[in-house]
Amino acid sequence: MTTNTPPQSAATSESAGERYDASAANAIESKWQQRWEQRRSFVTPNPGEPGFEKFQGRAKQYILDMFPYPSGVGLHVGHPLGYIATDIYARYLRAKGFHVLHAMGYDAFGLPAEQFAVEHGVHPRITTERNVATMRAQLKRLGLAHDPTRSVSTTDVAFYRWTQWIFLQIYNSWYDPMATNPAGTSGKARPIDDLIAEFASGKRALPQGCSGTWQRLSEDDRHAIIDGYRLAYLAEVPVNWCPALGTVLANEEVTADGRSERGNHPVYKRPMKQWMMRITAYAERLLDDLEPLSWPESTKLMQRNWIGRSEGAYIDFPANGETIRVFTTRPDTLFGATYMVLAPEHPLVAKLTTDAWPGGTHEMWKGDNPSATPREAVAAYRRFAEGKSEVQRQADAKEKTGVFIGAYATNPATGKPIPIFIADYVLMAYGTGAIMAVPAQDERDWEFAKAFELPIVRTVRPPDDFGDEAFVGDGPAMNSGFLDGLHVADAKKEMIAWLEQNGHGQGTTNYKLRDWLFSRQRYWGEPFPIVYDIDGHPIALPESELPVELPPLDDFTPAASDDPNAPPQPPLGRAKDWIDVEINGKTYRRELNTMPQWAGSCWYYLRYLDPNDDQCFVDPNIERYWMLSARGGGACTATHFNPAIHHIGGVDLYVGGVEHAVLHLLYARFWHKVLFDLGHVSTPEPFGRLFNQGYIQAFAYTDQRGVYVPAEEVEERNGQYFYKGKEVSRSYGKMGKSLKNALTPDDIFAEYGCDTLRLYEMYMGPLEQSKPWNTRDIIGSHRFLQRVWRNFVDAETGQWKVVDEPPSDDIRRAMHKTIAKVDEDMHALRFNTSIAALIEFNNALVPLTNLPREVAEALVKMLAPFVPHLAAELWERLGYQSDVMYEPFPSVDPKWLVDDEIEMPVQIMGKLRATVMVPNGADEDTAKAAALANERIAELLAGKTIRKVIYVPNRLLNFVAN
RNA sequence: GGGCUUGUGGCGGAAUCGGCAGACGCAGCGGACUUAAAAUCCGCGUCCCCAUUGCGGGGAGUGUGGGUUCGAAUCCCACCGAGCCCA
Repeated sequence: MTTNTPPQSAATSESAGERYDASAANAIESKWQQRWEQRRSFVTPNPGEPGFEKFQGRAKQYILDMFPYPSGVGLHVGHPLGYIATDIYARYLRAKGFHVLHAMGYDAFGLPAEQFAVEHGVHPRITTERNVATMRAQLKRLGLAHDPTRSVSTTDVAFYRWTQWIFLQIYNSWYDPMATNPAGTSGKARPIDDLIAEFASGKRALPQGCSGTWQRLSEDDRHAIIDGYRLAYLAEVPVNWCPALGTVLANEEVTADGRSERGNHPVYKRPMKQWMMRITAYAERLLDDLEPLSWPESTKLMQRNWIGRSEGAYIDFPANGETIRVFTTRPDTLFGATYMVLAPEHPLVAKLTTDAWPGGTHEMWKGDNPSATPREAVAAYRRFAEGKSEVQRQADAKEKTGVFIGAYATNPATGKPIPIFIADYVLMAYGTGAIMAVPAQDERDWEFAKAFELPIVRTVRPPDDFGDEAFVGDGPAMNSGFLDGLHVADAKKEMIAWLEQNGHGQGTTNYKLRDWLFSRQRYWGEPFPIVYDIDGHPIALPESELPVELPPLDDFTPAASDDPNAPPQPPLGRAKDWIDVEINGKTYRRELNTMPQWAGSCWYYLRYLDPNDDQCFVDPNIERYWMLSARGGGACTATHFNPAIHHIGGVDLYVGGVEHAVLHLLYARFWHKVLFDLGHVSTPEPFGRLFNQGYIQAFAYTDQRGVYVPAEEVEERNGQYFYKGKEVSRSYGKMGKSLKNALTPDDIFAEYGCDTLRLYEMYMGPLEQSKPWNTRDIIGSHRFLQRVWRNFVDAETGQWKVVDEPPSDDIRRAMHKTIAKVDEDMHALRFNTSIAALIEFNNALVPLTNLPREVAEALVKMLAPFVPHLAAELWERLGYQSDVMYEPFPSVDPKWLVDDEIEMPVQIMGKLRATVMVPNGADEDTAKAAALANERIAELLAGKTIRKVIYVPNRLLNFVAN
């Protein structure tokens, strides 16, 4: 027997001797982290770069985490859950022979740094860079194998220069629904110059309402027409304007009672000129391309719901010389439309409202003050509706409010006059901002009709026992002239044909998706590469003017006001020297808004590929190398996307929280598709496979007032909880600052080391599930690593236990089964069960006095993705200079996966009665014979007739007998 | 209100295709080692009933109630609870 002498390594000879405890773990971890840095172990060469030869011919894998915001308070143990998972997976893929890209950057623009700047006068760049440095150090301490040369930050001028460049690409494009995009489907972004050329040459007709030729149009008109096509455009849109904060707010930043979430200031719906992104042009493709993506179905569903495609029709209702156009998904119910409702902001309200109530107007239609004229009643109602946020209007929809505007429209199907109301349950932003109300077939219309005593005409026959309410189901049409007897689907088709023939409307597809509001009145964001000429036309800066850098400021506060009508004054308005810019002798004024935080996260994954390129946002060859992949796997050298052979999405695995299921993913997909259409990227989708990790949750405690108290300082006594001697109540939620239940990784490092933390977080349960943190449980993961260590190093003597001897058949069989299990679970990111298999295997090695080298090496290689530091140390002690990270993962020999004998459960009438040993793969007769030879089975079957025998080879035998 | 997800020991979870429920870990209990403790190792570990000197045996059991099946944690229906999204 030969016992290998492990090489003594200087860094660990004293610290990591016989026991794997906290100080040994920390010594090993810092040794290897330093060494990885010196060796540049995580640097991932691009094709053509030095070091790439090693990866030539390997298939690529691009593993990505969602872009974190570098918070000032640092990480808690919940944050790195996903990062540990991707690190393990990326390390595993390297061992499986892939060239793997895994990097981490920072989504560093945003409100907290700006707020800090406002309050303390520190420039946001200083706070941001400090926070980024802190977070980098914390992540490095976890041993994450990110390529450090690819770490970008959205706030780097060299980064946002290209964010601005992409904005220009979008601004200078329009969507041609008839053109074919590079994936071969219809609809494509094209350069705006193409459109101008088509108008100029007469190839394309000018939009409706324009007379004459392009050449005869005024400069203003040409601008207006072209801007109406651009994918980024300025529009007057109703926004959540908060004068006290001096900024517009996103819907989710407004509380249910119409105040700002931060500061509780009043928020007003106000039309303001804002930059918009025409994401609606891509609605159809964003919907269709979801199908082939390997994403959780629930996430796809959320995106589908958000896009909200509905088939229906536009119907035109004549009213006093005007035409009210409505969108409806139920054109078949037109005969039942007994009144109309416009959104209070609808542009026709002012024109149609009459001066006096028509004779016989119902008193309750006139609003709160019966002596008011229709105009006064309408004005009063509009004020009432303006005071509510969109969220609130929808939440209040149970209680139907509204007012008659004194005018009637004509139902084109019945020819009858129907009254026109305004009501806040109709939203300007959905459809056309007007509806035809069919109370018999719509619940909200039913309630409104009941409240205002409006007529209800059933046009779909409900079942006989149906009650007194709206019927939204299918049934034969009634009271509907030419539709009578048809069921809903057919009636819709019939009605659309009738509308189109008679010029009353047309079939159409509507989307709930709105264009994307892209302006923010803030300082700490990307400036727009836009200036305004003397006439106020927006002009895109040429690429040579990029980057447009943020000017220095002393005061970062947006101009606040108590007056809801005060014009917005973004902080950039204070940069007097910066605002005006002279180009070719003409003076222009800069755009003062900045881009939203979404902008950088829409394309950061492309910059990781080629982070230092100053000629290009990403080099096309590099982009293709990392993003394009063949469906069956394997290296891919194609130069163009081909839907028949390539994956639709570029990133091979994208891991992040479900909170980004809609907006971030939708915005990023949209930008990616524009870049794809314009030929800048090679795949139609950015993220081929998506995985939503769950949250780490933790107990939180509130005192009598309901205020959260620091969870760390709460003591438990007899099932009750106390904070500073007073009883507190326990609740449960996502770990974080607001619940005061966060726990920093540093504490865990000190007590156990980061390998233990990594292992514990992965062992807690399935990655996609939220699960509770339990500090008490970590010890189990630590003990496992200690047992591993003791299997290599004798705890008593410090003797190295690895020997050059083959393992027993049983151990070898256990080893191959473990490899197979770990390998299989890795692909699906089921790390909890891989770890359980490793623990079991390691436990099986405990009784051995010596560890056969074959087993030792396989175990280290399997552990390496999970606990890279410990594995690296053991690998070195096994006598290797190489990096275990790049060693091939152990392979399974199928011959060791099969047992000679199987313990076969025997059931009688489906109840387990005994187990018998049978040869592997035994046929039914053999198994039956073995079972009948069992004393107990024979006894139980005595006197019964065996009616049937169910035999599943190697699984079970069941006698149906009575 | 609608949609999606989910419910398994004291706790986290496993059972991946309808085939031995509770792998693995935590906590707990018992034992070995020790002067003692820690650490370690070995064993026990859902509930009820029968038997008990010891070995053992039976029944129920995966939120609740039903169904399909030789067989259900797994599939179907209804209900209850939790979480998320939309309203």
